[in-house]
Parts: sequence; C-alpha cells; structure tokens
Amino acid sequence: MIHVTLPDGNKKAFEAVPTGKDVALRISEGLARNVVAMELDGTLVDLDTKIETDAAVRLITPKDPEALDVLRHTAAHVMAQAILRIYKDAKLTIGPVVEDGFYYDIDMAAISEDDFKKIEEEMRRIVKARLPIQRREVPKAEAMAFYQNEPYKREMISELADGTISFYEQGEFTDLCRGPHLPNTGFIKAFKLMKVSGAYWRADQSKAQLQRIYGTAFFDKKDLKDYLQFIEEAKKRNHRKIGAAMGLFSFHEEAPGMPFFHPKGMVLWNNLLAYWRAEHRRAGYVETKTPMMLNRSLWERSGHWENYRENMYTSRIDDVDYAIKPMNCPGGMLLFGSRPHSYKELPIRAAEIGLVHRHELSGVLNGLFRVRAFHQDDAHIFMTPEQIEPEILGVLRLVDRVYSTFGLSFHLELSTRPEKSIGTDEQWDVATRGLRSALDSYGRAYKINPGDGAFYGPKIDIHIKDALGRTWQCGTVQLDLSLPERFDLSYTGADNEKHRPIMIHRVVFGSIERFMGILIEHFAGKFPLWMAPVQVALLPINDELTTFTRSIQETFEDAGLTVMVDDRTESLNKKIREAQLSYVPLIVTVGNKEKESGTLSVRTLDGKVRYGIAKERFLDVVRRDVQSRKQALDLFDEEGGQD
RNA sequence: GCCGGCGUAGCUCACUCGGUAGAGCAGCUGAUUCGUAAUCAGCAGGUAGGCGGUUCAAAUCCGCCCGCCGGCUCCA
Repeated sequence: MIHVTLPDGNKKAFEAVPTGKDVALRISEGLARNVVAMELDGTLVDLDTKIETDAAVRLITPKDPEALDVLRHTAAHVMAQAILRIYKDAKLTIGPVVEDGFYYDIDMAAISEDDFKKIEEEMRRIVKARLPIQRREVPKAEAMAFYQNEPYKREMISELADGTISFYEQGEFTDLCRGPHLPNTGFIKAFKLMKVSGAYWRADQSKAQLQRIYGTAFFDKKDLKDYLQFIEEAKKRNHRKIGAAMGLFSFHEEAPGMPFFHPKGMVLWNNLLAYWRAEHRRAGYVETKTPMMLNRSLWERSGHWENYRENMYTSRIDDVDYAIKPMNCPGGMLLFGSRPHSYKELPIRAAEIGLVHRHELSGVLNGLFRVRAFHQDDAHIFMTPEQIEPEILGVLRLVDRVYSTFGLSFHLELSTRPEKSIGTDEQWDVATRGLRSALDSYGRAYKINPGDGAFYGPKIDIHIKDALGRTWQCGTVQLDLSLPERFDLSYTGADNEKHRPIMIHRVVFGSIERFMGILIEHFAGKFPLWMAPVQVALLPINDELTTFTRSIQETFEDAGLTVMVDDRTESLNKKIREAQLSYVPLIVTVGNKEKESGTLSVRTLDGKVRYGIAKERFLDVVRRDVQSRKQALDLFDEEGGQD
C-alpha cells in the first residue's frame, strides 16, 4: 500500500505503485488530462515517475510557475530534434531554460534567422505528432558508448557521477538530460524561435564556436502573443529612439560609448539632479568634487593600477603616468584624509556626482545603459561600527523615497562574503551583521546571495522594476573594509585613540546616464511634469498673436516653468501634432479668445482639452504639481469646468 | 574583444541580373494666417560609413578598418 499526501493534506492510498498520472486520475479526469509534471517530496520530476514509497505529491499543471520551465525544457529538445533532422551533422551541447524561454548551444555551420522558418516547421511536425517522452537511466559506460561521436556530450558525461545519468527520448531523438519533461511533445501549444548568436563551448574563447539558438514557448497561444507584444512595446520605448526623437542626447563615432547631451537632455538632467540634491540635503549629505585625473601612485595605492588597468584611460604627462578615474572612491579617500577627524563629526556623508570613464569592451556598449563615460551619484559615508545599522537604514529610506517618486518599485538583495576576500572574520561579521539588522529593521523582505559580495566587503543591491515589469540593478550599498586600510584613514575616538572608520559606498541612481535611459523607457518619453524637458508648449494660432504669446511665455518662465513657443508660420494642427509627438505635457493654444478673456486653453498628452482656465489658477495648479512631483497631471481633477 | 546582422540625404526608407541614386518627412524660399494630431508650391540636400581590390563599369562582388544593433551571466 502506498500513501500519497496531497498539498491540501488529503491522503490517497494505492494498492499498486502509482505514477503521478495515477494520482491525478484518482482526483479527476480533467486534471489527468492537464497535469504535466509533479513535485515528489519537494523535487520536480516527470509525471510518469513511479511513487515507490509513501510520499508528498503536488501535481503540476500549466497554471503552476514551474510548469513553464518544464515546457520550455521540452521545447528545447523539440528544437534540437528538428535541427538534427535538418542539419545531419550538427552536434548538440547544452540546452537550458532561461528567463524568457530557452536556448540550445549547437556545434553547426552558422545559421541566421532566415533559417528559423524551416526549423519551426519541423518543430511543429514534432509537436503535432504528440511524441511520448520517456526517461531512461543508464550506467556511465553505456552512456559513453551511446555518444561515440559526440565529444561535447562525452565531456559532460565524464564529469557526472555514475548512476546519475539519464536520457530522455522522444521519437527518434535521444538527449542526455536531467529532466523533468512533459509527458509528450503535444503540450507545447505555442513556441517561437527568437534569435541566434555565437557562444563558446564552456564560455571559453579558445574553444569551439557554437550556434546559440534562442526560443520561447508557452502553454497557450495567447501567452506567446502577449509576450511578443511586450517585446514590441519594449522596442517602441527604446530610449535611443525616444532620446533622438526628443532631442535629448546623441552618440558620435568620435567618442563611442560617450553620450552627448543636448539642451533638452540637459534640462531633464538638471531636473533630476535638483531633485537628487534636495533629497540628499534633507538626508544630511554634503557634496564634494574630486579631480577626474589622478596620478599612478594614487591608483597603485587603491589597487586599481594592478587590478583594473585594462579598463582605465591612461596617459603619460611630464614623465608621470596618469589615469582618468574609473571610480570616485580613491579621490574621496584623499579628501577624508586631508585633515584629522573627531568621532564627534561622524558620520560624514560625502556625496559626489562623479564623472568616471571605463574602457568597456566595444561589444557591450548599449545606448545609455552601458557607456564608457558616465556620472555616478556616489557618496562615501564614514562612520563608527555602531553607526553601520542606522546609516544603512538611512540609505535604504533615501532610496525608497527617490524610487517611489518615479513610481518604480524595488526589491533588495544582500550579498555576503565571497571565497576570495580580504579582511578578518570579525570585520566581515560586524559588517554583515550591520547590513542584516538594517535590512531587518527596515522591514521589507530581502533575498540573500551567499558568497556574492565584493572581495572588499558585503553589499546590498537594489533592483528596481519599471513600467513593463523589467528589472534593473541601479542602487547599491557596499561596505568597504579595504580602502580605509589602504589609505590609512582614521578618526580620534572618545578614548583619545585613533580608530579606523567604517566606510560605505552607495549610489541611488547608480549611473545617471543609465537611470535616465531607464526613466525614458519607464515613462515611454512621457515624463511627469516636474521632469519634462519642455513643460509647456505655447502655440499662437496666427502670427499676429506672437507678441502676446511671448508675454505669456515670460509670465510662465518667471513662475519657473520651461516653456517653448512655436511661432512658426504653420497650421495650428501641425504645431499641436509636433508638440504632442515630442511629449510636451501641457500644450497651450493662444488665440484671440484667450487674448480677450485672459484665460488659457490647455491640451494634455492624453488628448483632453480644457478651455477657459484662468491664467493664475493654471499656474497655481501647475506649480503645485511640479512641487509635489506628481506622476500625473492634476489639472483635470480640478473643479471649475470642463470646456 | 569574440560571433551574427546592419551602415544609402538630418530622419524613415527605396534603387529587379553590377551600368556612377530616388521618395516622404525635416531644412530653405514663397503663398496661405489657420481653434486642437501633418496647408500648398518651388528649391536645395548624398564622395552610398572609411580605405583598398576585382571589373570597361561598384551603393551592388571581395578584403581590411570604423561605427551601430543582438548575443557572448543562466550550463544535461
């Protein structure tokens, strides 16, 4: 008798050894048709796995999050099977599931996306045949014998322990695989090959170049459609396109990876930084600035000359080596060390908007997301060990306030001591405990990445989520056990002895360039009023109204607004269209009616128009919206008359 | 850096087999003076990313270089 316990606590008894399918059948036929895998005592396994002893079983249906991974793993096999049918001498390597789908690395002649159609057709045939999928466990010797002409698979098997080797079969296709898989290929209702790229066997450039073919798969055609739509939406929001269209920034061959900010981009930039400065002032920061170029002895002291040199722009001047800073910290250390400090001054929170240069590999550059020259909204906080917790907490609260202002949600990850690291156990213990208790008193859930810290200290990474649900790592809080040591920093304690300060590096935006790119995509160019590069477009209806419109412009600018007047001799419709396409949040048309009545007609980006707003009231509402940094305009919520 | 794709006017794109480039928008000029998403006409604009090669002839074919895009972290 086998007893199976279901997640709801229900028990089912079986006389003969059951499989997951049998368990499902006992519950309902509908479930049995749908179920794709099961969790057996906490381990995800195939549905037809025999349940030999009493066990806890959870049946996995397409609704469960794990199901998608199983599906995609099988889809990777289906793709490999199709490719082997078409390209006879292709050699399979590995084919894992990834975040949005799966890929398979295959040793074969280079293919392009044009070849996807025929591969997909073959895949469709395999899916339609509903080939049953069978697991088989074999001894190592047998596995090796099976793969006589498959060097990659042989290499993988040689690294596996005997007795753990399993194969999966569907039709004529067999693959070394841990599983689990779907019961048959027919469950794959929707799939698509996405892209192909080169990848090296074992990510090693000296080894064979493989074709990495990416695909995605879903249980439902609608899910695939939604996913493809999401990709389209993300493409539309591409910050490079929007940035060029709005005249925010550009890139030039003469300085690859180094953005040029145009006047409107600078307005946006300055708006962001004005806000940043206000928040930092409020949080007790002071602002500093250190030089962009420092000589070799500094970088030798910090360790960068030895460890980071290939990423630094260097130059020899008057027989001395200099490097453009790739990080702000060493300069910050000199600044702190420039005079003696008392414990009474601590904590010192020294912020610096630092322009750093890093020579990143040409192939990794990516718009504003990955550049070679960028500004960090850096700060170094020097403190006593007791101050770790409250200071970290302060940073977390600051981060929270800033991100919330942009409507970005976020989650936190704590990374602890890696194997290769400096410092004593005690130092790491104090540091890690400080971060942890700050996180605990902050009260939000966080994830722990054991061993993922920097070699010089533990850290908290902040991952934000944008309007499309994509996540980005921007902010980070890192404890540094190394630099205060290397720069021999100290403060005098109450005991009149010298003490080594604890130091944290932290950024909120991370890279201002990158953060701006994220905001452009997050808002799809439609920035909240307080940030917008142009807040108000004034559109005179005809040339006679230009002077009057200019006077309104003056009033608005005196009120602190960024205003653009479109006094070209063009049709009103055209001016509206263009203002709308460049995402100006408030479009104000100026005609004789307005001139006579002293009111305004305002159009917002959603196409709503409101007539007859008194100028003073308009300014009041707008000023309030700017000041409160609201996401959406308040103008239409006001009483006092639509039209 | 490596692999793949791409590079034609400021932008978006076209140019069947190799026969030395064309449109819309933007710009300029003129007319139009307009009430909530493109008024009309004319003009001007390109050493086809750069260099080299093949050819009677190259945007087109080949090579090198530069830049851009996607990927190179996910490991049966």
